[in-house]
Amino acid sequence: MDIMAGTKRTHYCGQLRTEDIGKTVTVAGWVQRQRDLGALIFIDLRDREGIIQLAFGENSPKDIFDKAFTARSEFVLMATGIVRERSAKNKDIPTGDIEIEVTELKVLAKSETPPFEIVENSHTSELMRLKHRYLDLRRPDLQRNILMRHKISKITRDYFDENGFVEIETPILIRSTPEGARDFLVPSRVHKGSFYALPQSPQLYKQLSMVAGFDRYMQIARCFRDEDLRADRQPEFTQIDLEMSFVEMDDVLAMVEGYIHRLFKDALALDVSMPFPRLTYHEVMERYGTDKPDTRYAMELFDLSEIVKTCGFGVFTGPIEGGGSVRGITAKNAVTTLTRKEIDKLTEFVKGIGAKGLAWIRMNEDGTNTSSFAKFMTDDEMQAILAAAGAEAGDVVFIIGDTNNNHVLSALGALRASVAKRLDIIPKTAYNFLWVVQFPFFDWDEEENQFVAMHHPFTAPMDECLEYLEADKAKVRAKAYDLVLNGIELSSGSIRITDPELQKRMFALLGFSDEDAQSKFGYLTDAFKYGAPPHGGMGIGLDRLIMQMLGCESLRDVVAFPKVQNASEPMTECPAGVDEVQLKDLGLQLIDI
RNA sequence: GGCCCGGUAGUUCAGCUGGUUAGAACGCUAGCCUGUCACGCUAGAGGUCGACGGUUCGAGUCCGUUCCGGGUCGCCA
Repeated sequence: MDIMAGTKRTHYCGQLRTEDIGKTVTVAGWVQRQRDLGALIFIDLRDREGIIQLAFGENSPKDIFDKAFTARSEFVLMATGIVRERSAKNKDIPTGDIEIEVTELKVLAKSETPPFEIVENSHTSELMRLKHRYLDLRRPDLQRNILMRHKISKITRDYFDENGFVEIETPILIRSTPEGARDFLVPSRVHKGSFYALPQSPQLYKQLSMVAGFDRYMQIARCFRDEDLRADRQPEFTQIDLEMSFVEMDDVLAMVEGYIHRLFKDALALDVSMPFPRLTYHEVMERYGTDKPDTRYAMELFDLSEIVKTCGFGVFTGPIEGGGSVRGITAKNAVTTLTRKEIDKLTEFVKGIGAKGLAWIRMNEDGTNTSSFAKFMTDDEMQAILAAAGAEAGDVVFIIGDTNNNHVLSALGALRASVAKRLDIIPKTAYNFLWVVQFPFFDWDEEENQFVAMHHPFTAPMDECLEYLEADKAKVRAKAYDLVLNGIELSSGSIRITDPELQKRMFALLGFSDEDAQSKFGYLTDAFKYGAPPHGGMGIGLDRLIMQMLGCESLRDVVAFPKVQNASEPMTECPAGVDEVQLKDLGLQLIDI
């Protein structure tokens, strides 16, 4: 093995160009591939910027040539030589017109044969890749993702700095708040039997920063939730956390729109059109059946309740009499894709998410149609349904009814997304942002049998709802807003309650006793006694944002060292047990579970 | 916690209604090769078929249990 011994790298491999021809350069990197042609050897040397070809031939000193001969994949080399034009050019790579005629070669590290090839678009299983994440991260696509992530963070800090935001680091060891997701707990050695929690978000600290007078706060904050994983959910994730004083909702939205515009411009050279559409919660639920609609395609919901309420079909009239609704969606030009067999699958799918069943009409190309329920309908009723559905030859209409209107909407919303995927009608390159505003303040919790805060208990109700807070909880709307991108909830925020009296009322409505509220959130409500500026903010899911910007399928492609589905990390094999001494120090004892 | 899919060579996969010695490609090793760039040619090595148990004359294949991975529902204020 050689040592650097004072040799300095002069260029990144991937940055050399024809302008560098004739220069003596020193590069360093990993062997992508060695091609031995007998009297000629080529080595593709890779660093984070790309690949350069090293050439060894009849002019090479023998010891250099011999070293090149023994070089294998992923050896770490440092090569000095003269950049020259290639006699045979490679149009496929940016450095394809040049190569380095190597005059000095150091093998800085050898490598065992890697368990998988370091190439773009690896087909290797994710588990294998994650066990050797340091190799996986060498692959050009992940290098690009992580470098882009850095760039996005940089733009983010720049933008908010330019707009007067102060980055404040809030604590990672905090008090457990029993609201929302499960906390990760950290036992205290000094206070045996007591625990810190890892923050689910810096919510309370950022609000206290407003009380403290910093006026505008931001943080690229790590957050933790001990819940099950998904492709777009990790137990630790990063949030661009914001809070602004002396603002109303419009001010926060405008600031975030400006940020998104700047980010897409600087990182992707894309002009995102502003302002983003604003839809009320009620409207998106009625039109898309979800509070995070993907508006890159239409297929909007329609309401058939008026049309079918007097028909003779109990599956439709029953839900309406029970106070629910009958609604549908129309899948355009879907009749060939959505065969009876496919529709059966979709029926199972909606049943799996709580629908009683799925009624359908297939509009054949010849103008006839087949349907699961035509025999229960008069021709006039059928025509009225088709008219309401806007159905034409080639379309497939789906209808769901339920006594619970929310079940109808959410089932159709999920069906809409599933059908769009099957029909492959989602434009890949579009970025459809929209705001969802006027969320309900309260959400009925069927398990707890009581109203809970849909956002969180510090969210301010809309001014016009103050008069009936107690009288009609279901009607109360919040100064809360979500930013949705292509069907993904990117960001969520609100204007906060700063009036201690109002906060007291809200706690009472949420079923907290004074003592409860004081013990859980006393430090916040106490702070508000000493002059809290009106304030509001947002938390933007950085991982999901990057995932969207890079078109990745999984969060794991934009997180350097992610966890797998069972919340473990295959490389370090964490979580792991600890020894008795550590437990004893903490005053902990494990029990059989 | 539920449901669905998967686990065979270093890697990615094939392996039919159970039937001789479990295959391919890439990778790896060695030799040859003066312009390759997914170099080419020749030869070779490499497998407890995730694990355990069962059915059977016989199991990669069937059954049960379990472990691991992916997706999803619940969950995620």
